[in-house]
Amino acid sequence: MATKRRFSPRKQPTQARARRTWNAVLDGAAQVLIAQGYERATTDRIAERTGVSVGTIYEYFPNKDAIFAALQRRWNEQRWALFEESRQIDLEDDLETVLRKTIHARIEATKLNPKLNSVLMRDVPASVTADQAAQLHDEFLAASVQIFGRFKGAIRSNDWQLMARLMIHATHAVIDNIAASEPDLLDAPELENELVLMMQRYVEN
Amino acid sequence: MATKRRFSPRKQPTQARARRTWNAVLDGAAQVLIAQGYERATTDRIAERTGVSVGTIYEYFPNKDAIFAALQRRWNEQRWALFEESRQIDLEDDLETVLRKTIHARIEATKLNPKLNSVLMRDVPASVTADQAAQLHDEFLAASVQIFGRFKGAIRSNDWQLMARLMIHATHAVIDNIAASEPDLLDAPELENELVLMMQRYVEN
Amino acid sequence: MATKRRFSPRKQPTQARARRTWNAVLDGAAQVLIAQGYERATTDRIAERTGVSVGTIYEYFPNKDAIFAALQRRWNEQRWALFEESRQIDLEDDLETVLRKTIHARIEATKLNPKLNSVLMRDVPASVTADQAAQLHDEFLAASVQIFGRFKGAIRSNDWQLMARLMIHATHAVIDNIAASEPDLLDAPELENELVLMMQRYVEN
Amino acid sequence: MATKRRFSPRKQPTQARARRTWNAVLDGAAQVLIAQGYERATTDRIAERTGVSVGTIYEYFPNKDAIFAALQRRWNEQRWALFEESRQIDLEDDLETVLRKTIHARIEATKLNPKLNSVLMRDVPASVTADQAAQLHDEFLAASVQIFGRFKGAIRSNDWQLMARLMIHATHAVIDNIAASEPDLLDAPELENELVLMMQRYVEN
DNA sequence: GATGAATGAGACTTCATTCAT
DNA sequence: TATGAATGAAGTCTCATTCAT
Repeated sequence: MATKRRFSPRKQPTQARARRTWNAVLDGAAQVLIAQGYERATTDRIAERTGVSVGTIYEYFPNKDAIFAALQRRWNEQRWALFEESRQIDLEDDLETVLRKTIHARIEATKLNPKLNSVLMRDVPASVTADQAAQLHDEFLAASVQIFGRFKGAIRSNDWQLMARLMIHATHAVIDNIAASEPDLLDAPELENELVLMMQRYVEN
Repeated sequence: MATKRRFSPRKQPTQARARRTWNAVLDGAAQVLIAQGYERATTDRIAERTGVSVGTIYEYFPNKDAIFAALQRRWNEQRWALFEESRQIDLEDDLETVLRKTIHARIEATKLNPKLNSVLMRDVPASVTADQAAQLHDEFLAASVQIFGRFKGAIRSNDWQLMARLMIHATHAVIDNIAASEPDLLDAPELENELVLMMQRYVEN
Repeated sequence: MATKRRFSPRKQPTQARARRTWNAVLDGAAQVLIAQGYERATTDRIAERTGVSVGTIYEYFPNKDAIFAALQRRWNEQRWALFEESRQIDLEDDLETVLRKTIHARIEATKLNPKLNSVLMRDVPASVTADQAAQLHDEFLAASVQIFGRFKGAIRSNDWQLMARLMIHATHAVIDNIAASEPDLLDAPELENELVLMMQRYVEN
Repeated sequence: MATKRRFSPRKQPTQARARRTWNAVLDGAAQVLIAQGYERATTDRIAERTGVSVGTIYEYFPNKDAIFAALQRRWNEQRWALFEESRQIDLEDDLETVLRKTIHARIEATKLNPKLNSVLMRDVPASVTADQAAQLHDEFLAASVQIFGRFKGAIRSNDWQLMARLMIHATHAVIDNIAASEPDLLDAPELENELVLMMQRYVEN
C-alpha cells in the first residue's frame, strides 16, 4: 500500500543507541505536537526539542509525517499494552464485570497521556494516522466480538459486527472527547458507570 | 477570544452580490477540501476553483483558516436547519419516537454532504474548527436536555448534563465515522434502529 | 517526453511586464552562471542578482533546471538568429564562399557571449541542456545538408548525413573550445581560414 | 594552483591493499556515475556501491570531487596507455598510415568505456575535470606536433600549434559525441575513414 | 585502519498575504 | 471592487563531512 510505504520507517533501529534515538525523536515529536499543534510541529522544532539534528531525524524517518505515523503507532501499542494488562478478565466474570473491566482499561489507557491522545486524534491529518487508527479499531472490534462470543446467550442481536462497531465508536468517542475537553472527568466513577450502563443495556437481551 | 477574532469574517456581506461571492468561495473551498484535503487546499486553488482571484478572497476573509471556519459554521447551520426541519416532534410523540426522529434527523443532516462532513472532521485542524464544533455541540446538548425535561418521569438519571454528553458524543461519533468509512450504511435502517435502541435503553428508567 | 515537461516553462509570458521579468531572470541566471558556475547558481542567488524574489522565479519556472533549459534555448535562438542574419548566402556564391560565410556566421554567433557559451556547454549537466542542444544540432545539420544539395556535383561522398555530422561536431568543437580557452582567437582570421580550409577540403571531390 | 591542491589525493597509496581500495572506490564512483549521473553520485552511494564506508573514502580522498578528478585522471591514463600501445607507428609508415593508426587508436581507447567517457565529459562539472582534460589535451597536442615534425615536407602550414589544436578538438569532438549518441558507430569503418580523410586533407600540402 | 551515526549548512520549493494597477 | 504578480518567511529534505568507537 502506497501509504504504508510512504510513512514506514527508514531503518529498523536494532541497536540500543539507535532505538534510544528513535524513541527520543518520538518523545520530542509528542512534546512539540502537544505544545504547538500539528501545523507548527516542524522537523526543525522536533529536532531541537529532541536534542538531535534534523539530519538524524531523516536517518530514521523518510519524511515528516512518518514521524507522526510512528508516534501514533507507538501510542496505540502503549495503550493496547496497558489495556490488555489492565483488563485481567477472569473466567468467573459476568458480562457486566467484563464490560466494566474493558471500559475501565480503556479509560486507564487513555489516561496515560490524554493530551497526546487529543492532539493525535484532532490535529494530525487523518491521512497520516488512518492506517494505524484502522488497525487499532480492528483490534478493539475483535475484542468486543470475543466478549459477545463468550456471553452468546445473553446478547441481544446476532449482528455482532454492527453492534461491535457501535460500541467501539461510541465508547472511544466518549472517552476521547472527554479526555480532550475535561481530562479530570476521566477519574470520575460516574463516567465509567454511565459508559458501562450504556453498553450493558445496549448489548444485553 | 483571540481565536474568534482571528477567524471572524472581514465584512458582513449584506449586498446580494457580495453574499453570492461569499458563498461561492465557501463552495470552492469545500470542493477543494474534498478533492485535495486540507494540506493542499491553498488559497490559490480555492480562488481558481471558485473563479475569483486571491485578492477577492481576502476581501471577504482575513486569512485562510477563516474560510474553513466559515465553511464549518455554514455546514453546521445547514445541518442544524435540516435537523430542525426534519425532526418535526409532535406533542403526542412518546420517548422512543422523539429519539428516533432526532437520530433520523441527525443522519439525514449528515447525508447532506458526508464527504464534507468527513474532511471537516478529520482533516481540518481542530484549532480551526473547535469553536464552531463546540457551539454545535452545545446546541445538540440543549436539545437533548430538553427531551429529558419533557420525559422527566421516564428518565433514569438526573445528571442530565452527563447523560446528554454521552448521548451526543456517542451518536455523533457513530454517524460521523460511518459517514466517513461507509457512507452507504447511512441509508440502512439497522443503523438507525441500533442507535435508537442504544439511546433509548441508555436514558430510560 | 518527461524531460520536456520537467523543464518546460510554467507560464508563457505574453504580457510585456511578464516577458520583461522572464528575460530578467534569464539574464540574472546567465550572470550568476558565468560568475559562479552551475553548482553555485542557486535559485536564491539568481533571484538576488535578478532583483526579484525567489517566489517570482517560481511563477515562471517550475524548478531550477527549467531556468537553465530556458536559458540554453534562448541562447540557441539568439545564436541561430544572428547566424541566419549574418550568413547572407547569395545565389552566385561558390562552395568556398558559402562555407566561409557559414563558419564566419557561427563564429560571430558564438562571440555574442563566449563565456555564456562555455559555461552552458561545460558546466550545466547534459541532462538539462540535452534537448535544446539536440535541436540546435539538427538545425545546423539541415543547413549543412542543404549546402551539399546545392553543390551536389562538387561533393565527394554521398553519405551526406555522416559528412554533415562530422562537419558540425568538428566545427562546433573547435569554435566552442577556442571560445572557452582563448576567446580572443575568435577574432583572428587564421582560425576562420583554417576551419574553412578543413571543411572545404573535407567535403570537396 | 588551488584547484590542484583541492583535488589531489590525500595520501599516496603505496601498499597493495590500499591501492586496491583506492581503485575500488574509483570503480564504484564510475558505476554510480554511469547509472545515476553526477548529481546523484553522492559519497554514500559511492561507498555503498564500492562496499566500504564513507569514512574509508575520506581516508583516501579529501572531498567528493577529488574522487571524480582522480577518476578522470585514471580514465585519461587508461586511454593514453591503450592509445600508445595500440598506435604502434613504424618508421616506414606514410602520413596517411600514421594518421589512420592514430585515429584508430583514439577510437579504440574511447571504446574501453564509452559510457564513462560520456558522463565524465557531459555531466561532471568542468571545474572538476578541467585540469586533467587540459593535460591530456596537451599530450595529444604534442603527439600531433610530433607527426608534423616527421612529415615536415608534406605538411601544408607551419603554424603547427594551431593546426594541431584544430585536429585535436575536431577529432575528439567527433569521437566523443559519437560515443555518447551512437556508440555502435565507433565500430564502423566509415567513421574512421572519414576522420582520416578529413585530417589527411587538412594537414597535407 | 575502518566504521557509520550524527551533524547542520544550505538547497529547493510552497504558499499566505499584500498592493499597485 | 477586483485582479494577480510579486513577495519572502518558513518549511522539508539532502548530503558532504566529521569523529567517537
